[in-house]
Amino acid sequence: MAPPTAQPEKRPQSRQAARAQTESAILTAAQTVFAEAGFGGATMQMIADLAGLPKANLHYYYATKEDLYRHVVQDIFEIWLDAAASFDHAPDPATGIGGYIDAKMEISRRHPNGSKVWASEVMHGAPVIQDYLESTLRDWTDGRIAVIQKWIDAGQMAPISPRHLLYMLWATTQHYADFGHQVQTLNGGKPLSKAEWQTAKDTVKQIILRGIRAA
Amino acid sequence: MAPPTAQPEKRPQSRQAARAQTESAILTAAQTVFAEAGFGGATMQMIADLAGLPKANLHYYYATKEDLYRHVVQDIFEIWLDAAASFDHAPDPATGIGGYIDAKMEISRRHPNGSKVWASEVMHGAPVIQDYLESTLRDWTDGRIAVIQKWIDAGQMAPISPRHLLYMLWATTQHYADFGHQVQTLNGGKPLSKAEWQTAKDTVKQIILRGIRAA
DNA sequence: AATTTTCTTGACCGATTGGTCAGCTTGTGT
DNA sequence: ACACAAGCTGACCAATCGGTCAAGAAAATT
Repeated sequence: MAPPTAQPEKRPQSRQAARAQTESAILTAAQTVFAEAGFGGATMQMIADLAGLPKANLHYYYATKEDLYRHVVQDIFEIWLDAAASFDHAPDPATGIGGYIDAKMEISRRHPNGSKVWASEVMHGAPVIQDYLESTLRDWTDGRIAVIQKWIDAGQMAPISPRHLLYMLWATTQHYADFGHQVQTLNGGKPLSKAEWQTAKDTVKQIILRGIRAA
Repeated sequence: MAPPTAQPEKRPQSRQAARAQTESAILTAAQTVFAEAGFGGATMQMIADLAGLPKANLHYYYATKEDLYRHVVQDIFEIWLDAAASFDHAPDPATGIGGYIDAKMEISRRHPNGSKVWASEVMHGAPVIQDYLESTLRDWTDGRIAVIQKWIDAGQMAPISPRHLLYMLWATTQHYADFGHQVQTLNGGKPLSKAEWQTAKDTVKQIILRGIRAA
């Protein structure tokens, strides 16, 4: 599954800092393994090896595999929600939605494994974070729909369905993480270069912003 | 995992027809279980139960779990490629791409489990169908890029990146299958009605077709 | 009717998994 | 220095998994 990545950094340090560091190493390794193998395909041994720890040690910090998985998913969810900052307080659709696309594309580029774990979780019926979908995500979505609707009512953009516009934004931006392997294969097997990422961003923004602007 | 669905239809029939029927029942059950649990989370026993057959019988038709999985993925891949029919021989972008969106949205509606299995496979690095990505899918993609480029050169649409436009089309249409659970949750827990599906289709088509039309 | 082939199945097996635990080491407070 | 708590780990276990197999049932062929 790859060589261990954890650089123990054997310095004397406070117990609290060491704990936080170990937990973080476990979460990072778990995110990678869950993304590559799925929840069912991942094993605690794989995660332990990648984190450079004995398996029994994982169970000292996280009682069960499901407990560890839940923490990974929740971490992603928070990153995911934070991307909305540029969405609010925007004077117009081009700024707000354009900024949101930039933010979400950047997350796809920097946290592809997190995005994959989230996608996997939802695809399998969200057994772990169903309550988040029904509370936090629903509220978040309703709020953004209201913002978009306000723009529409003010004549700043075309009268399309705000809800399905949001779905399009999620789908297009997360595609570059979730289907990153496919994108890379169709890119000659090489990861997207910086310029190619920029082209992706620009294309997505151009099509969507032109697609929603007032007639 | 749900009650068995296989209706044996105990009629005297040719051996060949019975075999085809059994294989189809297994594939359908497998598609559902793989979509719901992932490859690692799925068990042959789950598939057998859903198909209404003893587990040992599955191994008579499909030697291994991986063999069965491969057949499921290949079936989806073919349906997936067939959706391109309306893409070719189209006189203009609106007809060709609009028709492609319709076809792919219809697949998401009718074969959500297939789409999920495909997504899962790609997300985990395409361990089984990597060769398809590198041959069939790459050729298919290059061909469609050429068509789009031709439209651009003829001034029939805006000069955007054909490749990333394709990614957008895949992402937006497959989102309604792969993230169907999330869409349903945000729809008050109820599946999209016929009218809501139509709104989804119309919104996707409107935004993209307006987004790519010649300035 | 006899025989061969295809299909079906319960019982079984080695391997792997998530999780446990007793005992050890290391750090902390007094 | 001492005692206690926190952190760590190899060895182990019950449960489950994919897959096998021998023996029988059902159909096709002769």
